[in-house]
Amino acid sequence: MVHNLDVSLVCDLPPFMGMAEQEIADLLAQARAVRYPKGKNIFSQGEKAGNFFLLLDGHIQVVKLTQGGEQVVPRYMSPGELFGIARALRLDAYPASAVAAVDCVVLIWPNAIWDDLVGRHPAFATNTYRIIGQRLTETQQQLAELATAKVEQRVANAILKLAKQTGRRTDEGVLIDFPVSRQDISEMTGTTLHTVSRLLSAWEQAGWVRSGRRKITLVEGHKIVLVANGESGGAA
Amino acid sequence: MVHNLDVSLVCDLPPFMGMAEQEIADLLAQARAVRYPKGKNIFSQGEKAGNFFLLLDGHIQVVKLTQGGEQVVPRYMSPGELFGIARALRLDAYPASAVAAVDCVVLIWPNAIWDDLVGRHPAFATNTYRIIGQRLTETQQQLAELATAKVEQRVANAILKLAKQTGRRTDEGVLIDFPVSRQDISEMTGTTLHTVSRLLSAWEQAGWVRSGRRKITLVEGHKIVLVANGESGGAA
DNA sequence: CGAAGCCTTGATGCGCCTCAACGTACGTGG
DNA sequence: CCACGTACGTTGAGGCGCATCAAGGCTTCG
Repeated sequence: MVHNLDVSLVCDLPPFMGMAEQEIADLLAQARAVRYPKGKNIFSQGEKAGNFFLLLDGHIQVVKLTQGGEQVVPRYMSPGELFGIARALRLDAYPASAVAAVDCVVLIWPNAIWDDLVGRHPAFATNTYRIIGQRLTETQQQLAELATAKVEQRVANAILKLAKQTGRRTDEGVLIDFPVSRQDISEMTGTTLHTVSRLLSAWEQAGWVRSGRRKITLVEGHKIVLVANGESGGAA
Repeated sequence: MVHNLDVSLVCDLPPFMGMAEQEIADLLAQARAVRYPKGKNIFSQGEKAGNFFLLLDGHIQVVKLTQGGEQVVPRYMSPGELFGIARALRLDAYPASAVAAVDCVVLIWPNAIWDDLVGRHPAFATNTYRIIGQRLTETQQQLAELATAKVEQRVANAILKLAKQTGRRTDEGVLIDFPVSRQDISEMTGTTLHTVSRLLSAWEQAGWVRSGRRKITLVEGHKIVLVANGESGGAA
């Protein structure tokens, strides 16, 4: 192997909890580490699923295309998460695309080793299915929210989710740690970039957020929580 | 065992494809068959997941409650489908409720046997994860649709889905084979029963459907497909 | 320095929710 | 079997939330 990946890189990540060091080392020996520049497609919806992935560093945008040709962003992923695990669900093709939101480092394994992997390591299998369960539950949650909540609430929720997932404390507040455009938010929430822009402007007026070009900082998170719960008339 | 469940009941169902007759017989020996009257909750969202289920006869409505207290119906289930398989995803509680849409007959197994079951029968494990993969993909699809399509299209799609899933040919057209109210459709599509009523009235005027109290028949399915694809200005 | 990408803000309109009232089928108990 | 209550369906009127259309400013990058 050309590379030398150390066990310490991944041994504390949720997918590998409960696995012995040697097992993890063996697994790493079969991985390829690849860097994807910002904006690059890691894999595309409909493409034959040949590999599965672990995000080591960076942030990934999951993109789903509708038959109408419009984009939806069901989620973002953070370091330590497995993705592209179509094989676990016996899917032949990836059901969505994965795009590098920033420069990313990714471990890649061929699907050929998957069945053997889960067969040999019950802990890994358990962890994987727990992850899938969480994602399914979360997706259903989002479906319900999209069906019942107003745009305001959905946008507030999306921002809160991003902040919780990747927020970094700064002196101004909690900063979402990778570039997010108004359009990105609109694709997460089923609205338009115009509406998102107006909402953020209003919240900025009210002093609840600070935002700029592809950058959002929560100043008063609790206010945004109120909006998300529909307990606020918005920033009048 | 008090009951006598024959292998022929289930051996051709997707979840059991590839399993030996004896294996299926052993599995059935551990099952309890229960009848649920129309409207009865089989299990409830948030309830500790203690069992998993197979629908033998009838139709089941999956209901998800939002924090706002509103209902959403992500899907209906038909005979032959496994449900309540939270254990497969390591979920402690059911993520949604299951309600009998009509009188139902259901097989019930305790979750205690799950791990042993999938460990011992790779074919069953594979089938199960394939099912989950399909549901996850379908849920994401619905999310994308809800985020981008107009109410018209979503309602048309919901009806088409039900018809495809449970449609029965009659002399008038394809009848959805269990009672569905306007409200049910609205909870599947994130709209109001009023809007659904108006749409169905319009389509009935146009001769594309026939509908009545909790009953919908597709007369000209291809017209509804056009609406679903947004290629129709509606029934003017 | 130009071009492209991102953000903002106004004006306009309509899709769909909301509120309201009534009609009709079902089933339950007398 | 009929009378009543309840659940379901229909249809109208009104208005608001948000998409849409339009124009312009600012930042980043080649």
